[in-house]
Amino acid sequence: MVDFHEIERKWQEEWRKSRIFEAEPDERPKFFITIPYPYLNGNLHAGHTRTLTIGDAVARYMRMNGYNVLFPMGYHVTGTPIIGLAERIAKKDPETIRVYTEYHDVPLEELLKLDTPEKIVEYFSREATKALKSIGYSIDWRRTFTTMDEPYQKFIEWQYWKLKEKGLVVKGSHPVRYCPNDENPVEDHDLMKGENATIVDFTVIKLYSFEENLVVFPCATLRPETVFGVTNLWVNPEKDYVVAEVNGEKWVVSKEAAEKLVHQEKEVKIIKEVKGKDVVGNLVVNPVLVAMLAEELLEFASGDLKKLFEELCKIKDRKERIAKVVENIEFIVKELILLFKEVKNSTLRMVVVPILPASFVDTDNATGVVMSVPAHAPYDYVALEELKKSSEFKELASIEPIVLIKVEEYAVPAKEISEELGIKSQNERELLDKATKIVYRKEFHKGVLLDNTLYPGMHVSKVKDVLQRDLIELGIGDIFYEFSEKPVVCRCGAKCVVKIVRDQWFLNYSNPEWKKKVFELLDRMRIIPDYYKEEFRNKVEWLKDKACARRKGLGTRIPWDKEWLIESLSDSTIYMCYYILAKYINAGKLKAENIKPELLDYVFLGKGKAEDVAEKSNLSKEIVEEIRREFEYWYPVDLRSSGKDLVANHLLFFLFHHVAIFPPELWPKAIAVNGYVSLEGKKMSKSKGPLLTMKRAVSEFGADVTRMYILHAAEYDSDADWRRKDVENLVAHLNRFYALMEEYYTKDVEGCFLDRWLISRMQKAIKETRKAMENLQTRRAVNSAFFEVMNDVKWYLRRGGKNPQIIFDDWLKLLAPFIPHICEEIWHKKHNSFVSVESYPEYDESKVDQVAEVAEEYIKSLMDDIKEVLKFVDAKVVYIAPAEEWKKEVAKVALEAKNFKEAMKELMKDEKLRSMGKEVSNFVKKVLKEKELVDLDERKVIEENIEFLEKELGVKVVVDESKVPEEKRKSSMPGKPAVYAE
RNA sequence: GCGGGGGUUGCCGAGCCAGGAAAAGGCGCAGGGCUUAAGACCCUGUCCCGGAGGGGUCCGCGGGUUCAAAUCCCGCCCCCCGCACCA
Repeated sequence: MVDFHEIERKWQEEWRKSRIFEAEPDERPKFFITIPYPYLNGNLHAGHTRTLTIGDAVARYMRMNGYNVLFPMGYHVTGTPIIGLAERIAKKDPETIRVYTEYHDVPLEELLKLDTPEKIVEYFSREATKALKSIGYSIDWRRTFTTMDEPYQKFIEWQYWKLKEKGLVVKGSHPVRYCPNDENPVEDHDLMKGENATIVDFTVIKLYSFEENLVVFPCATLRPETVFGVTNLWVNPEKDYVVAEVNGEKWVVSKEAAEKLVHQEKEVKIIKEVKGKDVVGNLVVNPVLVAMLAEELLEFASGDLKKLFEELCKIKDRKERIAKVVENIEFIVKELILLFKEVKNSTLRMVVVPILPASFVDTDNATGVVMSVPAHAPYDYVALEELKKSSEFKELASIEPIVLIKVEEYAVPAKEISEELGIKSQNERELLDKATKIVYRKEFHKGVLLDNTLYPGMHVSKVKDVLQRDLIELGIGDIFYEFSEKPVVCRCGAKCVVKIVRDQWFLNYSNPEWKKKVFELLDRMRIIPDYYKEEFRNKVEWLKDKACARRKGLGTRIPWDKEWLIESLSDSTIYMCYYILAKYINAGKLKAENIKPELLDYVFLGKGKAEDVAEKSNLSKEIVEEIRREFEYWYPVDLRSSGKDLVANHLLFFLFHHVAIFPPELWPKAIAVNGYVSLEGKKMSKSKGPLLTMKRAVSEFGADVTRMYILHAAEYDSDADWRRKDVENLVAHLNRFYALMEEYYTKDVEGCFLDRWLISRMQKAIKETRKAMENLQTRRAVNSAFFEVMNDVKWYLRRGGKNPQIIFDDWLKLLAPFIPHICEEIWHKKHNSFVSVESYPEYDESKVDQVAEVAEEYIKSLMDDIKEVLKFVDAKVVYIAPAEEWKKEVAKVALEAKNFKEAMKELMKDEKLRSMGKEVSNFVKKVLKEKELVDLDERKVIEENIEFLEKELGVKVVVDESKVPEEKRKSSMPGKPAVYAE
């Protein structure tokens, strides 16, 4: 057993001393690779290890291919989790202590000291650096930083001023999860219950009643289009409601809703408390339908009301007509209700509807007042049917459903589906939910709005946003934010609510101009694997404005509004260019006070004159110019390699901000995405465990083992599984590799006929490995560079080869990006240079010896054939007869064709051959793959290897046509001699 | 629901875009070798049948195209991931 740890430490130290990974601009082509900096609320783990190791392998590969490679690393610390962690450690939260001692491997006494964010950052950045060094990444350590560094904050400020100037940071408000008890927004980890709850926006539609003055019944719905089919309202008769003044209007809502509204930018003054049943029986007017049905209503109106309706009828635009109704709402409501009491005809019944009791109404959901649309909502239909049977509400409930959506299969969907499922009562919740789902699905995807709506012909899937906006514009709509799941409970035990945060700063990602540029960038950049390009396009499409300001957390303040901190994903978008500054900052050549906007304008955007900038920032002209030159040399980013979890957020912002700040020639060139790492099949979790830290993996198995395992465990976005057993297996593999190298590497070459074969095989491995690396397929690369070559070497030795070392130099170089320490150690047994900066092996066609390869294949397949025969015959001698000459001639003819397809096409014209398509294809494929086969002197090859065959097979082997019976000889083919055993 | 990715022989997992070998590789299992022995290592086998290198069946399900389908086309079923302001 070799002590890999010692080797690893040794070469890490040598690399450091020789500074081979410190990147300075020079005349070589450059390659700038970046990995998203890790967030330091814990130790680096196997997930980081995967992304970083892929990055390092690529960095090393490109370096060996003659590129000047810059591979830097920083640390992300802004945001709230570190603060939360510090608080929990200070409180000695037992779960936190368990996870951090057990999984993050922080010694208890150390952990307890980490009671402030600063100490946490200090500790974990030190640990991270140790871990990254111990695994041997080729990072330029002079460029590291954390996002709380003062110069970094200057850089972020500059960036936000730029965005502001371009109008890309705008003000707005948005809903957040909020704890009324703590008076604070609630983070995920501060939740006791309801982690999966999302915030949904109910459309509130106002229907109006009248007593003394106007009373608003704000109905909450997720389907605003159903306002055209309202037949009544529902309230829960047993629950508490309030009459309250809400932003100057008199509203009736549930007691819970009144409390929630306070957080949603509403001024709420409670006038009185009532029970649901107190408002049952009230009549309300649906202003939307009043407008829609103005012509018919005109017939029944008289006096001023008639005049008003005459005016309404003149307005052809339905939306304008609604506006007119709203303008006169109080008068209309009052009059229509009076009219309704006298004339109960079907038209009036549609615009003046009763409030009815329903037990299914949840007063803790939105306003607690809902519209009833029996044609399209099974709950409504069933509840109404029930009421029709009760004596008390028979009269009021005798209502016909109003259909407003056309779907293929149903006339009155809610009715038909409820009947199909045999639902009798509104208490059959499970069935009703099922029915609702069916109706919703059908209508949402295939439903089209009918003529009795504002948008006839529009698809239901499109209408929600449009209508919500219209209703709000008209003053009869509103939004009520509610959780999708309940309850949502804060750690403090209080129920969370949705709160609207006002005057928040937003990144205006919905800006079409901005998006257009991102699409341009996507078109020209490489995304690996390629199907993620489509994914990215969809996400760009979907991205809306993002709140980029916070009240709480670590970070940089918004420079023009210091109340706010810049949100932590929003300060991590173009920081790759900061690595250029970081080198000067760490060297003491650049200080926070030097970093003026003018300097950054000059360095990053080429604006201004060096002299002016130098004076302004109190630096020498030379250094200003040097930084600018260095930036120009390294930028743009050539590859950003990342875990797939960052696709829908960070990587997207990375693209958006680059196109916003930089000219097209500085836009990133490529993004690569990789999958997660699980632990013995279990998902890892930073905050709950299980977790394997990078440090532990390396100290237990070694850097090279860890690297190679993780590179080989999975490809692209598929997930890798860390299995101890497999890792231990790999340790054994690498030990064997090392032993093999030690045995042969420095030995003299004796010369052996098989050498050409081994060298030829090596060329294939080089070609394969290079191809895999160009596509960032590390699994494939490791497979061909290590396992396949290893198998060839084994075969070579088994065949009696004496000089495997003839390929060892190439082999070491081939493997250096993956297992650099072991390669370096062995390499130095013969060389004084670093293999890490040697040239990567080139595929050399002239070294490919197809004849030698075909001959080996021939021997292998002959062995298989003989073994197959020996399975059935207990023989002492095997006679072999190569195919007759004329058969070779036929094969040659087949070979005239350019390729397999051509050959097959030609041959398949023959009726007879067609019936044997499979056999023919097999043969042609074989011959084409190994063209040399037809020219192979089979007799000679066998005779040269007779000793080997006899040893392997344990029988005597003789090439003698005369001993092979005629019927056996018939079946021989070039490459497949007849065999006879006796 | 929308969007993206999948379903391969005991398991993991290549192959699919560019149709052509029961289908790479690994794990597991079985036999043999090496060993005092175990482990490691090296061979061999691992869908079914077969006393001659052969035959049969096979890649989620059902159709189709073709001399030939895991691969192409159509329909269906199932699984994973994202849907946000959180890193």
